[in-house]
Amino acid sequence: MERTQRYSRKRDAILTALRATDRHPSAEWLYQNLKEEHPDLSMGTVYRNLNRFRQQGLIQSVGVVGGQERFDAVTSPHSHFVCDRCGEVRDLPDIRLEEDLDRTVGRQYGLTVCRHELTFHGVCPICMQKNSAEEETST
Amino acid sequence: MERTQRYSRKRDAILTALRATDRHPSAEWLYQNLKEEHPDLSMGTVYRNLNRFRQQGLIQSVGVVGGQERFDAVTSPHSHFVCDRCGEVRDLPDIRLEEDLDRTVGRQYGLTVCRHELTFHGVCPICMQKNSAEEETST
DNA sequence: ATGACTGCAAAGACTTTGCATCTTT
DNA sequence: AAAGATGCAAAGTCTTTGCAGTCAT
Repeated sequence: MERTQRYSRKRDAILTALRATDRHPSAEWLYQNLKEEHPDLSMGTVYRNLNRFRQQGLIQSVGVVGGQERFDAVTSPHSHFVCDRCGEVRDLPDIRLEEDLDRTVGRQYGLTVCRHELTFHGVCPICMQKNSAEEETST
Repeated sequence: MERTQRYSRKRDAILTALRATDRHPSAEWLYQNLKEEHPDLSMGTVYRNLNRFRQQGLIQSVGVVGGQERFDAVTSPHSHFVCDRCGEVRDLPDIRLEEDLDRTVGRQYGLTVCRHELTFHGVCPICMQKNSAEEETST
């Protein structure tokens, strides 16, 4: 028999929070942000539910940034930009590669390709500005 | 005054090992493989040198697979395939995107883009075979 | 009432780091 | 001899997990 899932206020809040932001949160960020409304929330619950959502295909991992795994409630294919200074992750919805690149690559190399991740790295405008501000100071 | 770097047998061995393989090793893998020839090697040294190589631009991180960071001594742009079953990482040297995609994306979104990572995910042939073997068994 | 879900805290896994010792120059 | 590099072990960070209590059905 399948283990049935019950409603849970915390789980609901976690998923809602994930869907309401485009920050690609870490477990820690979700915990801190939900703590206010759910003072007795625990990290264990956040992690347990994140893993559940992932298994259910409700969320995707965007990878590990600065040691913390980051999650995305948008599971349709799109690219990301990661600021290597502050760790911000943002969507680049319009950068998509050929529709059947996965299939092509799979055939070309004899692999079973399910998906791909395209991630750009660099410095976001905010960190860029901080940069020039510091230069001015040090002059 | 700049801190000068001295020669070190262990460091040399670590970098050589990284360059001699296409497995995109983790710290643990390097440690285990160098242990034979350098019995007194320690994980601290492996990690310290990996971080140094990265800062010097001698190696790149390929990301975290199964909780462990994986490294690549080939720093010229190329794509990767990750087997989500066994964690194998292999190079896909011929999959390259447009030369100035980074610049284009940077301009389009007002970001300073340094590089991008294109990583395919799926199942490698070996794990695929194990899969069908299990199916036969369970029949 | 049953069994799923959670909080708490302990444990796990990976990585970093302080300090005494050993190496390189 | 001076200063960098290492081994060892402790500490740090992020994540998972066991268990007893709580909550949804």
